[in-house]
Amino acid sequence: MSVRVRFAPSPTGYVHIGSLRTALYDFLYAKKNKGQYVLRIEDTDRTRLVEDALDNLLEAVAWAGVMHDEGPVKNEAGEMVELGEKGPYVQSNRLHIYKPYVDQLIEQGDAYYCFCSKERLDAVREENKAKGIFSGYDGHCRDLPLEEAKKRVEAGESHVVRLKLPEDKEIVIDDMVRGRVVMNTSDSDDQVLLKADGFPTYHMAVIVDDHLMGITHIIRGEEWLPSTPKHIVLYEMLGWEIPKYAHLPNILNSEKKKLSKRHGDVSVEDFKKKGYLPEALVNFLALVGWSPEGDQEIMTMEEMIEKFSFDRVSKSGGVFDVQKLNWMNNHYIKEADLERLTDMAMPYVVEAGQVSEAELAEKRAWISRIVDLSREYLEYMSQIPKHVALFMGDEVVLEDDEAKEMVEMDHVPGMLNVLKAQLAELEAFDAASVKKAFKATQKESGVKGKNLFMCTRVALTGAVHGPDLMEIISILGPEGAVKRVDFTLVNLCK
RNA sequence: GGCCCCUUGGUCAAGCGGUUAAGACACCGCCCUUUCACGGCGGUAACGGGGGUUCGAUUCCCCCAGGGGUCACCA
Repeated sequence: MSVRVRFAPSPTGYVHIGSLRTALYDFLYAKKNKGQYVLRIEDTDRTRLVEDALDNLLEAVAWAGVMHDEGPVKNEAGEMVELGEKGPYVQSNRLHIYKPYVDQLIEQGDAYYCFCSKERLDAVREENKAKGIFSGYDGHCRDLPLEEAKKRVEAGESHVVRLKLPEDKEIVIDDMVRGRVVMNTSDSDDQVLLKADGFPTYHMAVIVDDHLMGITHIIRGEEWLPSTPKHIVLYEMLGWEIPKYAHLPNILNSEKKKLSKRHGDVSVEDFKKKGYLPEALVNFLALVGWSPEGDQEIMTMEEMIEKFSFDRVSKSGGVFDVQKLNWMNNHYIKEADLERLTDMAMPYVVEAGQVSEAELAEKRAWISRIVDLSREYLEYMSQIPKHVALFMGDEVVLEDDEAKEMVEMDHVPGMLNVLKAQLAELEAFDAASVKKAFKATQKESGVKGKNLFMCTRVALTGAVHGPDLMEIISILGPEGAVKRVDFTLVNLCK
């Protein structure tokens, strides 16, 4: 039977980095096994509906290159349509599907109506908590005669439907990453399957949908492990085949806690906005929790598909190390197509006010040169304005004391004047030509090495660090370079 | 607190009874570069603790400790 996996997020308005990794593993596993990867939207919680969340989610996964074979997509006209034969893929459009199964469970005696009020439930929970015992539902309505319960339902009394969990039954989960995990039903309570508003809970909906959609492998975060026994019990009650499970370790922050919105960037959108390349983010994410055989770390999606297996997914949580992400993103930036990088850079320089909307076309080539020159240093594209700033204006601001010392050395004014003259004689102003001017300056002034290059660097940029000097001068151009030299001569030299 | 999961350098991680315990990021040196980087080379740094099993445990078993997850009419 062919492998069918699903990624089933609830539309919260942003895509957590951990969700992306789950989606990625789904995708890799499906592709590796020539199966299908389906996207299903779990939006049964009406109180948490978020505007545009689905659009946003689709955009994020498309950006990351983790595309589903079935599920909602946008067509060319921008309308929401669905791929695949097993839809609808949005749970709120499947409401009519769940009810018959809930009824079946009730008739079988595997589920029951519950009329307990929220207040009673809270009170019971409080009381149990105080006693320090398991704080689940106390089974108050569990043994109401079905006929009586039905009458109350017909009379319009508010109710939910609960799973009648078998008592003290051992449930064995054969997990693809954790191996054999044994739990007992007595550690869970009678889960609500159908809410008072008629919507199914997650637990009911997943079971029905996964079965109806022919899902063979359930890949999800480890936070689901404790509720898996309930799911297995439901499969058994309904007489359905139990899928294989893979519970993934969490992605942690530097405090080893589950990565959360409160601690910096956690959503795919955050990283996209900062100017990370999707292939870098995905490559990095794949490696938090999984490692391929051998020590290759930089991989294309195709290579990851080729190498992926759950045998090599780790059981323990992994810290999300931004430093390593940055290193990897820089690696991809160095290899990326310059036009693509320039496209990415433009919005940031516009936002920084370095280029106006009107000069977009005119300044593009200039920005492109700066991007190319700076890519060795760029960790992510939103850092580009910092590098563009180096080329803005005719004044020089000293970065630190080290720079001050450099530019105040006695030989600097003389040397700078010679360089100015040499630059003026140049016919071309590319980096190689500029280098010639330096050679000539060295000969004429007798200044060389650090005293020549570093001092000039500071005189032109105010900093002791930065990209290749020849290129800087070339991009500055004859006029720009001379203006800065003059400024330094007048204002900064001794 | 109950239940479950996890535990190799600062971080990601290889390892699946016998290894000088890989590799990567970060950090520190050196080399290259008449500047700055890139790059190359090298270095510091780890099996949570205690019992077993075994000729031999990082690897297998048990206990402890620590960390995490979960206990909703949220997913």
